Amino acid sequence: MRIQGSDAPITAKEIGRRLGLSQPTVSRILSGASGYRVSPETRRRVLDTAAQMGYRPNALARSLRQGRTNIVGFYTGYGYLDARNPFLAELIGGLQRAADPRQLDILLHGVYRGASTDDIYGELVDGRVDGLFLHTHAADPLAARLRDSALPVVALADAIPGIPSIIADDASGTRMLLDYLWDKGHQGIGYIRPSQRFDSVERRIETFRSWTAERGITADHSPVYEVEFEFSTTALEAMLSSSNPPTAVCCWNDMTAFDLLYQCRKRGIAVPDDLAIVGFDGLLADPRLCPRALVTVGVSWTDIADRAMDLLMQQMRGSQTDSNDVKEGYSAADGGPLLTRLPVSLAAGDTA
Amino acid sequence: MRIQGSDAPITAKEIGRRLGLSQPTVSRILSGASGYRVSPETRRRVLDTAAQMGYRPNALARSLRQGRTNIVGFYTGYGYLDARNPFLAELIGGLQRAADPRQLDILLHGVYRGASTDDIYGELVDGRVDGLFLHTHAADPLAARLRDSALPVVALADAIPGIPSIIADDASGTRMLLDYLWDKGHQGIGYIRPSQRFDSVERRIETFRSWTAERGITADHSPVYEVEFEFSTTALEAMLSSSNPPTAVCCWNDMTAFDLLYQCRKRGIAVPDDLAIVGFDGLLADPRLCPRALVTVGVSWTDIADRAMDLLMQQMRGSQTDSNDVKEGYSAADGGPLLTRLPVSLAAGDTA
DNA sequence: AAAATATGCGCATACGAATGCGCTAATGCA
DNA sequence: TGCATTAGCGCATTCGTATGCGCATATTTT
Repeated sequence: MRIQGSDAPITAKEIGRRLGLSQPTVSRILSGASGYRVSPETRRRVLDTAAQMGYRPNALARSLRQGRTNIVGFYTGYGYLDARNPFLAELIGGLQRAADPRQLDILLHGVYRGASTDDIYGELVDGRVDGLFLHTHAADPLAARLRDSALPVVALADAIPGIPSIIADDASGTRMLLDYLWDKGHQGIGYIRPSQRFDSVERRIETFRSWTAERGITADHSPVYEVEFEFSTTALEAMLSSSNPPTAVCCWNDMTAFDLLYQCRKRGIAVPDDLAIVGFDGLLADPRLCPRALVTVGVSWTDIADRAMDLLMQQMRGSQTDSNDVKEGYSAADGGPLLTRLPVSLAAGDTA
Repeated sequence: MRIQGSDAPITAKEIGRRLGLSQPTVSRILSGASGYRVSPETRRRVLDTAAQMGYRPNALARSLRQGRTNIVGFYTGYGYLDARNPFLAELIGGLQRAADPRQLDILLHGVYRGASTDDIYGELVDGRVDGLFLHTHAADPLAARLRDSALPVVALADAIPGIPSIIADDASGTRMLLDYLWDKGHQGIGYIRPSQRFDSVERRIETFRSWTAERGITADHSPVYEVEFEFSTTALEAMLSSSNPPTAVCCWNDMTAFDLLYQCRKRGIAVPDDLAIVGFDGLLADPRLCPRALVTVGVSWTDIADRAMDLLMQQMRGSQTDSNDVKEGYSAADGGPLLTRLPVSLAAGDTA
């Protein structure tokens, strides 16, 4: 940021010094302030000099003054996940796509391993971002902190009470999958859930129980297996050692389903002939990426990101004028829903 | 950032005002400035008040003053790519993992569609990031601009002359793949390349030609097909309409190979029996993600990101003390190489 | 008791851009 | 000639934190 023959950084002040003008005058010309009168001659000189010196306004100074950075943050409470996880890749990628036309950049906050909730909170609200996309579970203490903060926040993928949230329609999605299996003739259908109590999981399980109850399927024919996050092994072993295993299994998400597909492959269990498997999320749905015997439901990630970005920008605009009662003003005045359930659609792998 | 019963933002100045202290004193106590003497009583009052008011130092102000943001940027010149692309997902995810222990956050710069090189350049060097990871091709005019800037830059995946670059070892990787096919008995091996002149592609093609020449394979038995970026259709059609098609084909990258695998699946071409396919990059190598008949070589993305982060931090430290001649000082004094070729290893899909 | 140290803070300023207000000189109008 | 207007620009301050320097008061030394 320095030019040849001079040690001075290229600032508006420096340009002014060279031209015998004040920094404010230079700033007004370069920032294109409206309603500001300046002689064409001066304007030209400033613009020329700025171009020649390669002047770039310092974004930090500008943001500090204007209280706006044009950056939105993304934080995930699942510290072990990054963009290499297909789910997070969809989330982040969708946000990238949505951010671009809105002239926003995205700050990927670190997971700050070992940091306290307090410290993490501090990193999130320290002024670097105008708003935040939050990907965590409702029980995360951080969520409560953020809900009470003035920072505009939108929760993604898992709903957080009090924070505008965008999630997939768990109930209808689960029903679509179960109906699909039912139509294929399956009578015994298992469900694989994680040990964690995620909101979305609870809703899916609940739907699973209602659905089986409606059809008079006994608990014996609709076992629920609890696994560690995205690993299916214990569930598969339980099924194999059962005297009356289900012919189909519904995984709470695609990553678990992928793991189950892999385990089946290794053990020579044909999918879907020996065991039908359905997932949830619509990951790796691009048929070019891989052949799969997986049926899943998914939202349009582009839609999710777009809606989330809109929601966040509404809040950001709100907090521009009035930094208090943002949430109230937002949900009352604009009638913005705190919980948006996006419709899902069925997607089948090309060997399913 | 405001507290109940008061309109004042929570700043060091405000804390000082309440306690009858000056802002600098508060700042020194809260930032833990070393070698600063203050009475235990005052220190306690400041810390208590700060905690009670929920004080968070403003990162913009701090960065403006210190000339450091602890943020590194990522920019891709391939505007149509985002984290949903498996290649970019690996890149970004790897950087996330590498950034965390170094206490850095990552700014995903937008692709700024329709913006001029000049404008994009401005967004990158406006002070928001301490350093930049650049993912683009050598001919990108932006690369030249950045090379001449004072901003620490590390190029990823494609080498850029004059900028420290970290890439996979194209030559040895290509040889590994070709040797693999050779060992399988293939005599006619095709190569699919994109129409773009990427550095990495040129090196791979060059290796392909040397390798075939060494074995006396005629051009007839080692055809090169040119396709649009990551689409393989035209290549496959050319092969099918050939009177003497190769029995194996080497794709310049995995995404193209995935597309080719898909096309083969659709047309009932068995892989690898009818046609053997190898790729490059080692994408989706997690066997759980999908069954594939693909052999590929790949680098450890964790290693790439780690090395890249180290290289960038060296430059960042350099530009702290001396913002001129950073590149020279860096490569001469530290002996840091401008081009790092990371070794690759073979990875086969579980149906290959 | 005078001088030499500590101790504990405040003052002033920097970082770089943005912005309300005010000042000067030129022009317009009567 | 006299006053009002307007064009064209500078002054001062703001945003919030960091930091070199210096100034009082308190404590120890001679």
